[in-house]
Amino acid sequence: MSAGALHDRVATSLVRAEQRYTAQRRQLVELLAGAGRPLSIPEILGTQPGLAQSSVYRNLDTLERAGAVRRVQGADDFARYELDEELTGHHHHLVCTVCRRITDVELSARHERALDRALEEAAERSSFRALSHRLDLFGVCADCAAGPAGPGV
Amino acid sequence: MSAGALHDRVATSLVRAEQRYTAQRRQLVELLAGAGRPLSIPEILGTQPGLAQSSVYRNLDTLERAGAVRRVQGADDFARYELDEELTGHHHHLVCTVCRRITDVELSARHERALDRALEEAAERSSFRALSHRLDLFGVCADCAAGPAGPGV
DNA sequence: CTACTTGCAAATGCTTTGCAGGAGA
DNA sequence: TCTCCTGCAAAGCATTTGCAAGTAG
Repeated sequence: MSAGALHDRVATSLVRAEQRYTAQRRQLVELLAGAGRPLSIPEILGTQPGLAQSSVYRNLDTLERAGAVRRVQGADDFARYELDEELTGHHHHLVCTVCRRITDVELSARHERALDRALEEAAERSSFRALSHRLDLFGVCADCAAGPAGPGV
Repeated sequence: MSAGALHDRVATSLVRAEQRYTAQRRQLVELLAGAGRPLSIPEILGTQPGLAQSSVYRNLDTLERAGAVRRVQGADDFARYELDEELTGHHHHLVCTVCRRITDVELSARHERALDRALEEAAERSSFRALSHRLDLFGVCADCAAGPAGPGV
């Protein structure tokens, strides 16, 4: 998706939620779009000096309520944020238990269909109305397997 | 698994970790075994009056390090604990976004195999050494769909 | 006996909130 | 101009930790 189209769609979401698309919110959306993986608040503050921590929390929360951003839980105490799947496409996560980094990964269409069928079966058996799913792989990423660099943020 | 066999296996895990199997730890293990779903600390403290909160946190942590208990993250801020899959069998979770309750669910062997193949493909493509996975369904449980009861703990 | 456990209370650290000034429409 | 947004500082809250007394082995 082009940057223009991305901003248009986020802007629409915000308007629906009666919120403004301010410079800082644009900045956050572009950062998340460029990262291609979920970012933690410390990571965001580290690359964008000058942002107030509370404003980042508040704006990510606003963007989440508007449906443009999603909050994901990794292997540590930090929340991470990524663009909503409607903007990035459906994907899953590789969570490195060494450096705590989360990487996006997509399944082939065939495997994703198989997964959906499995989930339908499970939900139906429990009379559960499923709205979304989360599939994470925990392990060691290529970087950490190659050389011990220690955990980052 | 019988209660005796369960305690034997937990005891072995604790011995390996050079920890003792005290009365409170037995109590926690039996509670988790009887619940059949992950429990939060508030839930545990609610049903077991007299336990010190800090001791519950510490003992669940000890049991987790020993490999007898697993900590899982739901849809709210509370951590939940369940017996390790080695004791309960591999399973996944239905997370109700209304009452926050987590329910265990198993996939059929066929679907579980399909899932494993999909994960292998994804891990290999990213040179990721996968150690475990987490598959959660988010939605509304049967109880909450039937009648609005409001979120519990 | 010696080391691990427990309970209480205080501390920790991510996240949220109150408030006063600034900016979008 | 009116409402929303921002930054700073202070507060919230689940979780962790220090310490002294209790207990397993």
